Amino acid sequence: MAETQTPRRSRGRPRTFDRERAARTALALVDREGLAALTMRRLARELGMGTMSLYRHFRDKDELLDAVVDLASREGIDQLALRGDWQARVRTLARALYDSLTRHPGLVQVRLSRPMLSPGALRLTDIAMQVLLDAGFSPRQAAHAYRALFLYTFGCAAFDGESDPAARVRLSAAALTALPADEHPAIARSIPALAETMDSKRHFERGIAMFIKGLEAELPDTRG
Amino acid sequence: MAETQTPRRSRGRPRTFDRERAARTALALVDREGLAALTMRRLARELGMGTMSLYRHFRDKDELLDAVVDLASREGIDQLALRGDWQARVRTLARALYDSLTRHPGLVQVRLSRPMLSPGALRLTDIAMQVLLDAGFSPRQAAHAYRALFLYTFGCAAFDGESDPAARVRLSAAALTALPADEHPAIARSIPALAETMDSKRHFERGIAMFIKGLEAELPDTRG
DNA sequence: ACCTGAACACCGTTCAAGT
DNA sequence: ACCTGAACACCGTTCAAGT
Repeated sequence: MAETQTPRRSRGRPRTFDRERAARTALALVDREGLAALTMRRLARELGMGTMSLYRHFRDKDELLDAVVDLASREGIDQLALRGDWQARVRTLARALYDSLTRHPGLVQVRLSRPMLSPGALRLTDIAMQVLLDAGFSPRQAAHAYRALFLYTFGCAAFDGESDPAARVRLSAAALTALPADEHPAIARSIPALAETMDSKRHFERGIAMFIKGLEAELPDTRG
Repeated sequence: MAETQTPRRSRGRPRTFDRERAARTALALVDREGLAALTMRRLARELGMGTMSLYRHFRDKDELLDAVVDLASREGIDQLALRGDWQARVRTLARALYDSLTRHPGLVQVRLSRPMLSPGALRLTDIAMQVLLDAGFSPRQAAHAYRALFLYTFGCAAFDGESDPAARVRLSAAALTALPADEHPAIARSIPALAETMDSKRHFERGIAMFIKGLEAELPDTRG
């Protein structure tokens, strides 16, 4: 929306600037029309340059995706306001990660195929590790706890998708009801409950609560 | 490997047979050369038919992927031998799901974008729900527990990828060490522990143990 | 030096022509 | 009826030609 401001430093490498702009435009495109819409040709057109000009800033499409993922990973992390006991902080962190992942549904699968080693992702890692270490967990406990939280949250976000939760619950209930009951006796007894778990955000809240309960049990001495 | 046996019933719809063979060939192709190698053209060539002949069996590529996912979801579920207390059974189930997901690494991201409503996936759901209901959990508790286990396992499998775990641990340690320590103090104190969590299978075992501990706490009366 | 159009080797799928 | 090649509208990327 704002006019493109030319970078101040005319010498050195203005690369960062163009990469940033490209990544931002790409992210907006993915949000607007889905991951499939993000092609080198389309993005170049969006940026008002020839397709091949993109290759001056990114070695290939994969490197572009890296930049987009890193941009999305940084978002909303800096504004994180952590308060309360460690349980409340973990909850806030988990929600922030979940929100960050579902804010760009088209990007979840791309993020899933990349290790969490980009600068943006590591900001969150550091904050989470700080919370857990301060709570009294050992580095090993904290690392595994964070990893578990991270992976579970990704799983939730991945299946969250772009569809309306209520519609998904309804659809699941219908599919489960249509099942031959004698071949799936345990499902038959639990159809409403199973369908409810397809509302990812609600399930996520429950899962986080259970996760924190598990963490509390692992802490040697609960606060005095 | 075996000679293609012509289906017995010559009337009705032999469709199932050809779909099954196509799905099996497609799955083998994905295992051998990755998801990107699975194209309609390539698969048709592999099956010795014209590209367009595939469209007689599958409306489009998405329907083909559905069939492949369902095939992969059924695998190894029927041979599941569950014994011991519910904790042991949950552990066995979780490992079976993890193994089934990592047996076809190229397929994880496809599976992640689909609800777990295919017949193959629902077999596992029913078995898991049976175990949890028998353990004394309510349908709602069981449903959320299974969903959490399912999503966490997916997360683990997704980040597992195709690379050697040891290499991933080494690479992560290097990346974390290269970080400016003053900007990431909590990470700096935990580098070996964090790197270790990149060995997904080992982390998974720990995560499952913690998950079961959490479940035990939720059960109203422990046995006895 | 910097930028980029044409070209290459692919896609999924439509549509009309083969048998 | 059943099958499928040609064609269309796309891809990512190489390479050589523009300035």
